[in-house]
Amino acid sequence: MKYTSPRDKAGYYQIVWQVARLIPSGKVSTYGDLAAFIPAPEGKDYRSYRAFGARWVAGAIKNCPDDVPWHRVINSQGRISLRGAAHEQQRKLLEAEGVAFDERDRVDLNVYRWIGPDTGLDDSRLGR
DNA sequence: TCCTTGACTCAGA
DNA sequence: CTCTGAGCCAAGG
Repeated sequence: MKYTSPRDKAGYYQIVWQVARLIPSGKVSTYGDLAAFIPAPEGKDYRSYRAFGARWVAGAIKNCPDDVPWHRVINSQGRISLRGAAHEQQRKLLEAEGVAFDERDRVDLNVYRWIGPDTGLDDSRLGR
């Protein structure tokens, strides 16, 4: 996967989809985490990238192809960022894969969070 | 061109 | 735990 320009929306989207497709059933990931897998554009520090990346990822997921498991991508709080019917649908899809929600509609990221392909993510890389 | 909005996130109260 | 404000980028009116 090659990511050349920060403005290359189409290319960025494809990378996001590609990474999203790697999320195994029964696991979840966050917009920020997916963004962390993708190299920061030149001229932007990590902090800026982390902030804008999450939104780009959200936009990419929103317009993803049918073969992308969009329901496995939630926000950093372990919650579903949707409202109405779509919220219920996403929750059902996750529960069908064995992902449990607590009484506050949240997923325990310490248990279900996907840590990526080999090198993966760790707290230092996420800047936490 | 300016302004608003968004499937975001973090730090602080 | 919830609510705010600030920070970022892009798209659309």
